Amino acid sequence: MGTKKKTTIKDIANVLGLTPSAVSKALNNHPRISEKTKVSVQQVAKNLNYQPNYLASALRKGKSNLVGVIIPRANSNFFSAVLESIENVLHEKGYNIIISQSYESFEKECRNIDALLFTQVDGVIASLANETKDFSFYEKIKAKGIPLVLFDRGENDLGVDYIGIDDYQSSHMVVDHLVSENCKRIAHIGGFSHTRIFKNRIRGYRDALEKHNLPLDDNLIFECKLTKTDGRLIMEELLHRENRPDAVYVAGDYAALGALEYLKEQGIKVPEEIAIVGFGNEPFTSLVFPSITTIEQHSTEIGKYTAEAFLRRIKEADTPPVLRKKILDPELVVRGSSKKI
Amino acid sequence: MGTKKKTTIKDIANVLGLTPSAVSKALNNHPRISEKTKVSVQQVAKNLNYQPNYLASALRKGKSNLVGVIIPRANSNFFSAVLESIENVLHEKGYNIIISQSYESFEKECRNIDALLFTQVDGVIASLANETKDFSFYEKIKAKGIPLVLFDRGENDLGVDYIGIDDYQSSHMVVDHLVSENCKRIAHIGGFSHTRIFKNRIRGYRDALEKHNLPLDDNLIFECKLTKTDGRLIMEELLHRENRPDAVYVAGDYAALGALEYLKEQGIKVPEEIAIVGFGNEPFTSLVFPSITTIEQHSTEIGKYTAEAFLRRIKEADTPPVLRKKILDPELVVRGSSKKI
DNA sequence: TATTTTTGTTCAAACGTTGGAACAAATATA
DNA sequence: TATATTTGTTCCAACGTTTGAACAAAAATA
Repeated sequence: MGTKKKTTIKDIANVLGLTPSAVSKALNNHPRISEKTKVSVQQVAKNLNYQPNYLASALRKGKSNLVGVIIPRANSNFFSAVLESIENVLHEKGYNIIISQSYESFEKECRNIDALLFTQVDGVIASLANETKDFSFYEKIKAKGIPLVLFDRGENDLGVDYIGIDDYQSSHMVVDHLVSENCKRIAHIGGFSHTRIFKNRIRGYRDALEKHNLPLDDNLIFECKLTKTDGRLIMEELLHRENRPDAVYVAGDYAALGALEYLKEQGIKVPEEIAIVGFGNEPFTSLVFPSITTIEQHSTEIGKYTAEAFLRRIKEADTPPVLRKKILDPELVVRGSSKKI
Repeated sequence: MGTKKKTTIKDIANVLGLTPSAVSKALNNHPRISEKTKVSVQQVAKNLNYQPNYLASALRKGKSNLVGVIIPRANSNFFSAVLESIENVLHEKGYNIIISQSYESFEKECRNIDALLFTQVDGVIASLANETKDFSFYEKIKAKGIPLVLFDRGENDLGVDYIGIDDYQSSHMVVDHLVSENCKRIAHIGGFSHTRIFKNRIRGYRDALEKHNLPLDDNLIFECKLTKTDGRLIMEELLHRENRPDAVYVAGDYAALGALEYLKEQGIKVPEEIAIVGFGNEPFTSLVFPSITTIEQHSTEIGKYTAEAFLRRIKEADTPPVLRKKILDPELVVRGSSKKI
């Protein structure tokens, strides 16, 4: 075997008595190259097992065909489904994807951005870490002049493309459903309101209660990180109140699970005594008993639209930017944890 | 703003009246460059917001500092944990990671390899798709002369580095435990035996039964894809037998969950009538009722060792290859689904 | 037949960085 | 003082590809 020497267009050129530039043009289907030459170049390329050097072409062309995707974590049904969908669209167009995870840490998010920019990605697609409150990283990306598209976590006023679901409406759907199940006193365990999506869920919850002429009690609203433990602890707190709720709308499935577990341990009947609704349609929501009513976020579509928004940005690189926001309709998946009737 | 022009080492050179090559050397801490020059170059680089162009340096140096990681899917606790661990080690050493998912499809796996090689990765780390039976892709990577390290799925005779857990021993631990809980008739729902890890689990199961002088009944061994549905269906099949098992060792947590669900639906008491043990320690195993006894695979350590094996391969690129295999000890996590006593 | 257009190719420079050779100046050794 | 060594820098070619300009030959038009 010996040392593997990669074949380059120069080698092909030598075999055929052409110049590298002719070979390059033949391979790129340049109109001024004859059919005959193109065919023979293809032939020789195959014979010599030619693999184009993307680094060289990327350097020359000033684009890497690499897209950076930053998500809080891949180990989540929602994000991995969005990812798969983004991949499908972008691979089709010849892009490769660098996934990086922020693990919900603002610091890691920043480091990831640096790494991606260093790698000369042609653009960034991101869903923000919970911790992220300021958008300074956005300036960096803007300074490079490459597109940025946000999804789910990251609705903003910065004029950045955004794809997500209608969180406000989600809350309405949940409350409407619970009211139709005869619930009168509905608590809300939400995420931190500095994040748009959670703010919208809280707002939707308030407005929906009002719509149904239910009294609004600020003591029934909680903000937390929505971990399983958070769900447990807040549920415990709620159970110690005099005036217990008869339903809890939890803005995340993991927290909903924690709440459910605690209720079961305490011998509270779900949904008869207290109904539970989660958010996100994580797979385990259908596995536990009772199965958890939740909101489906249409991850595949979000991924598809996100990738498409990105592609459009690339295409119109130097036309005046048009802001693209796409807000999808959520879907309520009714399961055992809320069916009183 | 206008068109963003990236600053290059040439710009820095101009400012200081130096040559680009001096700047490059200063930035790379070349011993022959004076401290004074280095300091001023750093200064100007900072002022001009210089970002090195990795493409150019990668092209010149013939290495991209990119590592391709191929996993069946990121949406799995095990793989995402391994991934995080690999990331931690490799980021430290200046590598970036391109994650690609095979979604258990052999075809996708091959396409991913092509994409990664095209992107000029410096090496590949992989865990194989269930479907993968032939190792032809391996030849491609070998032909490029870059290292390949496999983990979990991919034990082989090809002389490729491999990190995994001792599946044979895992089965022994499971059977030992079940026997100590007074189980006499233990069934096994396994993966396909063309995959090493599953073959080893089956072998371990057989040998362990023999060790305990329990009769071996081939009708109690099943091979499947280990989905939740597979678990249900096989459990159903088992329940219709005259001679029911009193324990089922399932080689995957999802299938174990399916089996458990079916048993609960049929009013069979777990673990009293039939005990269940899974494999993988997926988070939901501790969430369901009864919680599922399972095998912990030490994902963090697997990731760490895998990354380290990769780094060593890179370092010793042209010394005669030494095969590295690391087999970690599994850990049995005993939970409700198997505690009869 | 003279002129323009088209076709197929070569030429040369560029993308940004790197690293060995060359070289002058400063310093050390004989 | 003559020579050898060290230090700090410049020079230049290279990595593999792309692209516009240039050019000769062939084909089309006048």
